[in-house]
Amino acid sequence: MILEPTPDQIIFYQIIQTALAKLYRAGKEPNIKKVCGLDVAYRNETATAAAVILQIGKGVVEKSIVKGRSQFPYIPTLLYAREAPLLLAAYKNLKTTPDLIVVDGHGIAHPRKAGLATIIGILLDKPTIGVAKRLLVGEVKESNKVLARIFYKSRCVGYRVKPEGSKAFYISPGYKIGLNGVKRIIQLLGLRYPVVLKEADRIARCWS
DNA sequence: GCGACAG
DNA sequence: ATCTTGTCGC
Ligand SMILES: [Mg+2]
Repeated sequence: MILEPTPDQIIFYQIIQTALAKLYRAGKEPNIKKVCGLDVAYRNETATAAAVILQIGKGVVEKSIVKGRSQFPYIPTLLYAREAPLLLAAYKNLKTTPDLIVVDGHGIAHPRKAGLATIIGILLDKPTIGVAKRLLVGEVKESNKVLARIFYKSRCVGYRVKPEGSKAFYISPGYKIGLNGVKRIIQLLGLRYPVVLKEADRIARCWS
């Protein structure tokens, strides 16, 4: 059984998160040749994490799967406490070093500016972006556009991409990537939901 | 206090 | 996230 964290534990995780948020840096635009996708699937008490490496113009070149037990429940804003440990384990099993890590979840588009993607990036000291299917906080401005900005507390924290005829998704900087970097990566993806995340999702679910 | 709320 | 069959539409 996964026991609910006590109020004290919740506060503890929030403090860690706020402290890590101060370490965020935009960094400089990386040359992206290899990208890593990170996702987790669940089946009862068992969690399955997948780390997939995609080489641009070549396809999947490596994958890592790690299984474990859910140690923490899903609590909005504290997703990192639930998923970061297993995702980090899966990533560290890889022999390939990617130029960018794409995480299923938000980056700085978070109440404490440190979503799962940001924390993964800081702990690995690697460039990351967060890609989510729904918004956690903030509002989309100029939602008529395919590429629209997300604002939270009067600050732009990322973009909503809405391809013609497809479902929208949300991208925010994780770590060592700024808003301009994210914008450039979105173009590099052809304004499409990242293939590397679809792969990570498919593989995690397949092994769960 | 009420409602919202990534995966 | 997951539980789940058929069904609507391009
Ligand atoms: Mg996922």
